[in-house]
Amino acid sequence: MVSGSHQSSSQTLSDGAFERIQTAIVKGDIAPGTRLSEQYLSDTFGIGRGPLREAIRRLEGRRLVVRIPHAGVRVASLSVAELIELYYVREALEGMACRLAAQHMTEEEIAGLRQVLARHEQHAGLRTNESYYQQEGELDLHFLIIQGSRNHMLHELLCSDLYHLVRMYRYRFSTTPERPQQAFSEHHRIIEAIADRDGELAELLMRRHISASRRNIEQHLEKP
Amino acid sequence: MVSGSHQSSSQTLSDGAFERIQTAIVKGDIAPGTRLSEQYLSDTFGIGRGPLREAIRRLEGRRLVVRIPHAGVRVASLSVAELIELYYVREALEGMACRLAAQHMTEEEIAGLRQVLARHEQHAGLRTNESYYQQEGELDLHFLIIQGSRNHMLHELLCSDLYHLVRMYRYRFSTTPERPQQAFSEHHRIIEAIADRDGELAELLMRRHISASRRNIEQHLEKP
DNA sequence: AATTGGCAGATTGTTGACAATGATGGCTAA
DNA sequence: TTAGCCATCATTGTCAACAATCTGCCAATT
Repeated sequence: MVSGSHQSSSQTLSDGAFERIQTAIVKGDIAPGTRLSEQYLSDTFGIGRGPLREAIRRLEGRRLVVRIPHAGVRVASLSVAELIELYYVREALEGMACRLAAQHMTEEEIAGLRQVLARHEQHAGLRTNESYYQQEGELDLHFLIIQGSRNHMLHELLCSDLYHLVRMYRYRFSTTPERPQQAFSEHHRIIEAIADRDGELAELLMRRHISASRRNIEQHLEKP
Repeated sequence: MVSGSHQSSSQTLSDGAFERIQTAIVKGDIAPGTRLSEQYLSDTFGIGRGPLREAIRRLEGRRLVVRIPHAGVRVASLSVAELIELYYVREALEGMACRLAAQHMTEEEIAGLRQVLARHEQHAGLRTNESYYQQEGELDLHFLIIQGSRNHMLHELLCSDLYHLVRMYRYRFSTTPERPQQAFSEHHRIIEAIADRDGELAELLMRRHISASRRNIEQHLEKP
C-alpha cells in the first residue's frame, strides 16, 4: 500500500511520515476514499502513533485527507461537481500564470518550452490518443509555464494544492479521439504567444485551452 | 493574547484549539511573527500538549504558522513581495468569481449587493478616507460576490486561505486620499455589470479594481 | 577584544498507557 | 423472520513522563 523511499531522515519523524504519505496520495499509490488506520501506518513506518497523528493532522490542514471525529480519516476524493469547479479555478490561475510567464520567462526557458512541445509531437505521432500524453506529458508543460510566472504563491497554489486534487479524482476519463491533437495545437499557440511576449494573448489562449478541457469532460458526463 | 469563546465543545479538544487559534490569527489578535509556545497555549486552553500539537500541525498544513524543527512555530507573516504576489492571485480568482457571480446570483442577492454599497456610501460620506472603509467594509462586498459564484473551491480558496493572508501582513498601508472614492465607483460599476448579467465585463472590472489596489500599494512602497 | 567551546536551562519530539467513543455481532422478543 | 437492544471489540482521543535538541550565557583561549 505505502512503499517509498526512506531517505527523509534529517527532520523529525512526523515530517518524514507527512512527506511519505503525501507523495503516496498524490502519486495515486493510495486510492481516494481509502481509510487510513493509525495502527497500520504506525506499524508500517515504525513510528509511534503520536508523530503519525501529527502528520495526519498536517495532511488534514492541506485537505488531502478528511477526518470524521472518532471514526478515522479517509484520503480525500473529488466529486464530479468539485472536479468541474477545479477547472474553473485552474482556468483563472493558469491564465494569470501564462500572462506573467510571457513577461518573465527567459529565452532559455522558452526554448525549453519548445523542446517539450517537440517531444510531445513525437509521442503523439507514435502512440496516438494515448492517455499518457494527456495525463503526464501535459503536466510538465503546464509546470514550466507556472514556474516561469515567477510567482511563488501561484506556483504553490497550483502545483502543491490543486494538481494534487486533479489526480485525486476517482474516475478517469477517456478523452475524445481528436482531443489530444487539438490540445497539441493549443499548446503550440500558447508557446508562440509567450515567445512574442504577448501576455494578454497567452492568458486568453491558456484560458480557452483549459475551458475546452472542462467542456470535454462535461460532454462525456452528459451521455453515460 | 488569546482570548475568545469556549463554545467549541462538541468536537475534540484538538479541533477546538485549532479553531480558536485560527480565528485568533486571522482576526489579528495574535500578531504575525509571534512565537507560539506549546506550554503557554496548553496551559491557556487547559488541554494537554498532545491535542495542542495536533492543532498546530493542522495550522502548519494550512500555512498559517511556520515551524522550525526543534525550535518552535511562529505565526506566518507576509513579505512585501508575497503581498504583491497575493494581489495577482486575487486578481485572477476574484475576476473569475465575478464572472460566475454574474451568471449565478439571484436577484435578491444582487439587491443585497446594492444595499451594502449604499451603506458604504453613507460611511464614506461621513468619515471620508477612513481605513475602516478600505479594510472591513470592502471585504463583505467581495465576500458576497465570491459566495455568489456558487463555486465552493473558489470560496474556500479565497475566504479560508487567501484572505487570512492579506490580514497577516505586518505593515498597514495608508491609502492615498482619493483611493476610497475611486474604489467606491469601481464597486458601483462591478455591481451594475453583475446586475446586467454581463460576466465578461464584471470580470474585467473586478480585475482592474484589484489591479489598481496593487499598483496603489506598489507606488507607496517606491517612495518611503 | 573577539571568538570558540561547553555547560545549564528550557522547549520540543517521542513514547506508552489509559479513557472515551463508535462499530460489530449475537441475542431476545414481537 | 425481523426489529431492537446489549455486550464486546476495535479504534480513536487524551494524558503524563521520558529523551533529544536548541538557545543563551559564561568562561577560557588566541
